[in-house]
Amino acid sequence: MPDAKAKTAPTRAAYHHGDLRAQLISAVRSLVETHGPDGFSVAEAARRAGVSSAAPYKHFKDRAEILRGVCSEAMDRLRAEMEAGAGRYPEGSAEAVAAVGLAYVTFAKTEPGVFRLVFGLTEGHENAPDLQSKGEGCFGVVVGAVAAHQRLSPDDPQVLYRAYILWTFVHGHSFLTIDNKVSVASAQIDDWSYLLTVSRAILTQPSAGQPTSGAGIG
Amino acid sequence: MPDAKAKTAPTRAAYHHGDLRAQLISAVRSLVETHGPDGFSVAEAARRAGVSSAAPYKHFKDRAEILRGVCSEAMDRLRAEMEAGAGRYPEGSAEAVAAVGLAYVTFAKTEPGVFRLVFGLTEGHENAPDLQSKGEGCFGVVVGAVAAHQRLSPDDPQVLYRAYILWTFVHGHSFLTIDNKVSVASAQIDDWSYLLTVSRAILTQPSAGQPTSGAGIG
DNA sequence: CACATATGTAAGAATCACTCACATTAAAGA
DNA sequence: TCTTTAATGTGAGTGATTCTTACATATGTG
Repeated sequence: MPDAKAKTAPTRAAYHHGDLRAQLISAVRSLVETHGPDGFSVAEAARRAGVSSAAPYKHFKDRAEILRGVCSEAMDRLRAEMEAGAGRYPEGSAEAVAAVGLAYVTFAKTEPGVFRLVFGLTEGHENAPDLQSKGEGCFGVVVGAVAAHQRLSPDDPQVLYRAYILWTFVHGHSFLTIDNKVSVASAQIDDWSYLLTVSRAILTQPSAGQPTSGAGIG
Repeated sequence: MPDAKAKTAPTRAAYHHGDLRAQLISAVRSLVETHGPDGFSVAEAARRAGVSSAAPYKHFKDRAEILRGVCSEAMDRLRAEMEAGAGRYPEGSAEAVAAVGLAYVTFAKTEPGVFRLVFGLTEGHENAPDLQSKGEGCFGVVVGAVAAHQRLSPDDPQVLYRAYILWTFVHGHSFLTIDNKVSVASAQIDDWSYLLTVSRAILTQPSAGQPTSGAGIG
């Protein structure tokens, strides 16, 4: 076996544990999912990765930095799924816009703990420019889909405004769904038809939501 | 001083500390506001109330139960402000509906930490029927305003559906606002005109959001 | 092969949630 | 009024947690 010491050997590497960083993030993700965003401990994550409780601090400065790592990884996945959703329908169609929203809601339903972590907590997110830019990237997917539908530039205020309304809407629906607040409305919502209906309404409303006297967009 | 031992003396009572329960909730509320929903400790709250670190456990079973107490108190205030908002405009007007939303958003902006606690965490909320019912009470305010506007019964599916859409919007907008995500949309949103515009759109849309073939409301 | 660097461990300090035995007070009955 | 009882608070202690420090071990480069 000439490649016994392959530098990038992914699994069961040497003694120095392959790459702990990724394994820790994975462990924390699973912990956040099962025990909630707050019910996770660095010690338990280390235990699951089979290392001492001091090892994580060689890769992360902080408990908060681990969380930020999980957020970052999750936002990458979220964006990928939003883009995949849009790509499943003709560019510029209302379906493409709704599909972006469906990806968002589906992510929230699939990984509610991580979703809450990403959008609920603000522990150490202030000083995290990469998270900020990844958030903007996700929003950019919405903007892109809306711009394609309206045949306008992504910088157009109308596009940004409608995209924001859509985002607001999808975000709120996601939260209320995973909090089981939907049942409160005694409504059984089918996500796809719901999102499609609302997307169409927002996209086609005459000069939808154009706020009075330019107060809306600065 | 004949009333030196007045039974209901609210302030600076005896040695048994007046009523610790309320004071603890207040201390926790302030801690949650300044240090975030997770950055609070029972010990610190006890310290602020001037009691030993074991005292809180005479009033609350759990750390989670303290949080639930804060949530409960906060939801009472939220509902009161939503009702006050609606009462500021003629019953049945779109302004009344928007005012309910504005109260919601204002609450989130005024007490972002508590807002996140109420709607973000799910630590021990499952087994909290009182919180559940208080949440339904808040939604009921929205439903009431919408029903008045539509001149329909609060049980009407159309009313519930529109109320849910409105709630979704306002909830999402609140979260994105306190997370500073609004700036991402390069939008400077004036809450009142935004809410009024969106409320009018949702309230007046022909058969707004009536989902295809009854899939929306069960 | 030496040596700098990355990565791990072990032990410990400080804090926290929570418990238990005990002290003090308020309220209710004899 | 005196005694009893339940409510409320304290002090000390347990086990777990985060994070630090000093030290051990592996990797790769000259």
